[in-house]
Amino acid sequence: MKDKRTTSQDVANLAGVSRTTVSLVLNDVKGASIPVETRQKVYDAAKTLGYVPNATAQALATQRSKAIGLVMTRSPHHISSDTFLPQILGGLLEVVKQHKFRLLIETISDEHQDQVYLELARAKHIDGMILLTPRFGDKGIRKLEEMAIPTVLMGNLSDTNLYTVDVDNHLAAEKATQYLIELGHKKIACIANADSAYSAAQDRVTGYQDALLSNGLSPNENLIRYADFEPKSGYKAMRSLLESGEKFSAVFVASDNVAMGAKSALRESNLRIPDDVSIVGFDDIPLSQYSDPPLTTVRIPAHDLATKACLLLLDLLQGKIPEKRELILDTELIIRQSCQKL
Amino acid sequence: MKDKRTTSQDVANLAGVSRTTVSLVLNDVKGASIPVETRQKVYDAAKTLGYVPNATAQALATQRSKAIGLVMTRSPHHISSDTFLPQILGGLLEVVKQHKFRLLIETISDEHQDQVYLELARAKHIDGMILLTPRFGDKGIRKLEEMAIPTVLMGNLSDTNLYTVDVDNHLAAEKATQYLIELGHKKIACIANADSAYSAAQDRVTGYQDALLSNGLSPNENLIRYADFEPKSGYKAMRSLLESGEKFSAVFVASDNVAMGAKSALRESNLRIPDDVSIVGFDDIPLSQYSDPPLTTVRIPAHDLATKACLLLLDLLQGKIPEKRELILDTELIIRQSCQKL
DNA sequence: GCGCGTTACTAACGCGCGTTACTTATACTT
DNA sequence: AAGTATAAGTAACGCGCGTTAGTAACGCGC
Repeated sequence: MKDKRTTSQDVANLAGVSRTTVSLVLNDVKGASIPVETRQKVYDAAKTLGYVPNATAQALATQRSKAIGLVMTRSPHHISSDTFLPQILGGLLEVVKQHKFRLLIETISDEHQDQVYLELARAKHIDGMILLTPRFGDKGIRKLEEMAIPTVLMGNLSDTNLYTVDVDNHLAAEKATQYLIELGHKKIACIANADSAYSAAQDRVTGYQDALLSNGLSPNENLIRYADFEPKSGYKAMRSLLESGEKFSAVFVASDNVAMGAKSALRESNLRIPDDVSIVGFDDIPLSQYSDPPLTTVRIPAHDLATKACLLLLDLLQGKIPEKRELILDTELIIRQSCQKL
Repeated sequence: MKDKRTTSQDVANLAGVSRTTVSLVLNDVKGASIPVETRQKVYDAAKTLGYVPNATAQALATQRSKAIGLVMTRSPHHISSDTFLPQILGGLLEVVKQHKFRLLIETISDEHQDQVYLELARAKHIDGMILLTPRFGDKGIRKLEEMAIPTVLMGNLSDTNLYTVDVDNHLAAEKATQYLIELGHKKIACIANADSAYSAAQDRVTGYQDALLSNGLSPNENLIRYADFEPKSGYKAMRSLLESGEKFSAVFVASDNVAMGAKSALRESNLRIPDDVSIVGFDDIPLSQYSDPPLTTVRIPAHDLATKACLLLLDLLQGKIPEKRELILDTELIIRQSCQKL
């Protein structure tokens, strides 16, 4: 079995029909009237030859590649420590596979943003894309809107008319903070998951602030820090908080991954969780419930988010127009053991 | 700017040359003699039109898609909790991007294995593939060898002649266990990262056993459990160990992710780490150093593994034949605070 | 017998590009 | 002056497939 690629022509020859017939049969084209016997001949021939249609040629002919791209505006380095990504990937793969699509992963570095989005779109090796963690500044996104390429955003962006699947970050952060307030905490710090160019990060911080305000507590700018997705940055942020001298009895960390680093810094200072400091996380990554103490956190339905985004994109590709531009999934505060009444 | 896809013909028209010339210029074909002025005209035309070559057409013409596939023999569900994957992905993306390749993610369910490998190969939307965590039983791999499709294995498989990038799992497990023994532990349990159909899992268990043997300790079958990548399974395995009544003062867990679950079970039983039970993990996932206590573990150079595998594959695609079939990277025992002298 | 619809099929074009083989114009030898 | 080499460029084919337009055969009614 050498790499003599068997083409549809080979199948046609063996079956004693034309290539057209082979195509019609194998693709089960509707309007075609082909008797069962002929169909069977084609099926048999295809089977004995082990025929697999060449995806590239198909893509060229049909003008659709049956592939979607997961596009991340993050450096490969940041991807390495993203504990949230596998869940997204798992969800996407599930749907993609079911629909016999393929999944491409792309990262976009800051530099050539607008350029790259366009190339992705034009080169057309993907039919549509899912954009992860977009940022406010992204110029390329504007151009994406102008182009006709179907795109679904995972993560919100206020000034866009692209389709969006997300959670209500503001509300979720508010609920988490509210929970701490109800436990009696008044001095509550906040560590954002990323700098405020990321829309989700900013929403979570304002949610935290609004919860304070609506409870008659005044937000203290000195109790806010910004991390960058990684545990290490959480560690640093917490160190900074501790060294600042500002007092706090609880902290809202807008990412479990970051929270792990923060917890580590607390332990290093011999502060006990939740006895000395209560902590609420965000994301509910798989390890959160197994950390010590099990982390109280806001669960993001990562899997659902991914599958919904994917299904939405697939709909768009089929020309279906969803009634709503935004799909907001519910979050849930998972109460474990990292918080305590004051 | 409607979706009038600009083709190389458009560029040719605007530049006042033939399509051939455009192709020759843009691809910088060597043997072609084209004066600078003409070249410039082509560049200019391409720029003003915002020309991006159609990747599909290119692929069809050149018979190479400039894409490689990361193929995993795991269910989407298992992928969701794979804390190791992002590191791999980060490494792959780095190289792939540098070489202007694309990365496709594919999963293969148990059922149709042999079939799917072939389809991947034949359909030719990828030029080559990287196979993650292969298993002994995989029939499809045999067929892959027969086909000419370039493949690199991440993770060993004894009876194959495919190219391989891996760590010495046996040796690494041996070192980890040896460390526990040197601390004075004699009753050492083991939780494998996965069932023994996974080659790496089996290697680690035998490494553990051999370390015991070479130190005059006799392995106790009752102290071995098998997990399935996930923290939950680690939790269960540890519970099972604890409930078995067998005594042990240390445990070698062949996956940090699984170890997190195991630690959780220990805490639940009010056993302290490392005071009551010492624990050594495997992988050194990003969160390990931030867990409580920071986990002593075997570092796998995930990033290097990924980049090396990718570079190797790219070499193969260019027809280069590496001198060695196996590339074994070094592991390192990272000593943190989860172990204690007995 | 003629017209008409249906069934069963195929030739041929186009998708957008890379590439080979061929043409023409120019320069350089002998 | 004739012959040859090189420069500059192009027409045309092929990659493997989907698909349209068209053909041939075959009934069926009147």
